[in-house]
Amino acid sequence: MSSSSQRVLAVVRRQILNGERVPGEKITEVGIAAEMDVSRTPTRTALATLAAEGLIEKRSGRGFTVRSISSSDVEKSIAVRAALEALAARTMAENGMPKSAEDALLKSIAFTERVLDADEPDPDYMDGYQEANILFHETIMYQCGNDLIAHAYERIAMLPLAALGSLAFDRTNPRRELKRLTVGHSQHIIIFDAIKKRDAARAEAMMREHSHATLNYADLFVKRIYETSSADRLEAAANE
Amino acid sequence: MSSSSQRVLAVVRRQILNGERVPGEKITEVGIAAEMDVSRTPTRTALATLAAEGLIEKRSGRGFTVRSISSSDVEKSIAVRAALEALAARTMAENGMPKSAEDALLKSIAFTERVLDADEPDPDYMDGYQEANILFHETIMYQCGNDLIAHAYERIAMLPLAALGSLAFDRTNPRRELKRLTVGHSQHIIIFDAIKKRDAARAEAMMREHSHATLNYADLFVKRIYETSSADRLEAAANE
DNA sequence: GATCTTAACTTTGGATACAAAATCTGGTTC
DNA sequence: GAACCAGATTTTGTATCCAAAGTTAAGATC
Repeated sequence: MSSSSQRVLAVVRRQILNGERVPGEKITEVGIAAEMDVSRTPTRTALATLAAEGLIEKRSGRGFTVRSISSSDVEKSIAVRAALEALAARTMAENGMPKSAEDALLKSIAFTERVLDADEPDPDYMDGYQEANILFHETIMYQCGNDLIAHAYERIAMLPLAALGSLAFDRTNPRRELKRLTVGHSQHIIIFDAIKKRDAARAEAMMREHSHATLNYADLFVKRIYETSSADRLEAAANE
Repeated sequence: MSSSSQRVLAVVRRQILNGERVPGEKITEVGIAAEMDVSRTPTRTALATLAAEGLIEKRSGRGFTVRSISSSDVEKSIAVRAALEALAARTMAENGMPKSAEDALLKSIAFTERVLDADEPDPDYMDGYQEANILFHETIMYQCGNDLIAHAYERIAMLPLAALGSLAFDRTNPRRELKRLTVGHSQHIIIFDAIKKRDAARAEAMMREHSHATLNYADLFVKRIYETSSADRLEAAANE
């Protein structure tokens, strides 16, 4: 879309998700506009989008405040994502798998297999694994034949861990993580197989289970967001 | 929110859903602003919202066009709604039913019962039935304990028949319709019972089935929207 | 007559100005 | 000390202006 408003949107969203803007922090059109050195017009559209995404909350007459993202919020977003992804898997199984989707899914599976077949988990491959994982989930969500599923999903997509194929690695225990990825990979294969065979019920059930697996890592993820001393920053913001 | 932009949003949305604005019709900021006698600023925000809702499509540099709503779109929206409502029912069953929700649900059930117990279906009661139906579905969606479900749902809520508790009556066959409403009512009672007893699986399955029941009426609903000679209006619009 | 170029027009994004509504702050009164 | 009132300030919504980008159409050239 536009350059300025897109830039404001991207920057402020990143700041919120990185914890640079603390939950409860006040956000106003004029404030952001001055900070980013743009006028209120693009700022307004950006803030409206952020409010629609649920990252900030409108408080009539008192600007916006950064919404706090609790571990429970993350769990909720995963529940919604799981429901929509399960529906997408079922829908694709019912409609049949398009050729382009089959190519993408096979590519994702093949790549992941290579990563996991290595004797030692190579940290360099992790990014690739993540990419392949995202490809798998996005392919099903966006090519299932019902674009409204993705449309609804996009409303919550920017919340932490709600993003398709997002993974939180526990780097303190790589061997266990490798095991976990292997299980996830096997689920991908099952899902692919079920869709290919038009087994809608199996595809749906497996995808639901697979999406829910992320749940155990909600705490880990929230910790990462707020790991830096957000309490200090909140205090500083309050004293301004 | 604001007066002007809200008015523009409401009016144009109604026009599109009523078929007064034909699919494919061109919509521009200046055009709507002049028509509604407001400036481009509130018009811009209203059109942005409509685009987010999916009722109009942005075509860069050439304004927006009214999106056509096919019978298949309606079916898709119902599938998404069913998935989200099923999740909401399950969530409420898991979390337990809040007192305010119980009151609302019982009120809806009691009212519907009165309508259906009449010997002859009274057309005047239909509005009341509709209201009670909406109350039932909205209560579960908005009080289930996961606000993100409603958040995702709102992205598709304005599509025809996707609205919670929307019903399309076939007035040519009132006796059959009465039978249908009776079945729907029995499902409400089962859903209430399942949630009350914390039977999440049953609540989810029943709600899924219940939401899908609307599917058979998708054709009927699309016909109603485009029943007037929309082809003529499209031609007229093209010739302008 | 076809194609390329250019000029006018449309459309949108952004900046600024103004007014209204709401909130905050300070002082005054009881 | 608490409550209320009024002015100052913040915040937001709308209008208008300007510029950039893209689209359309007409005319020139081959």
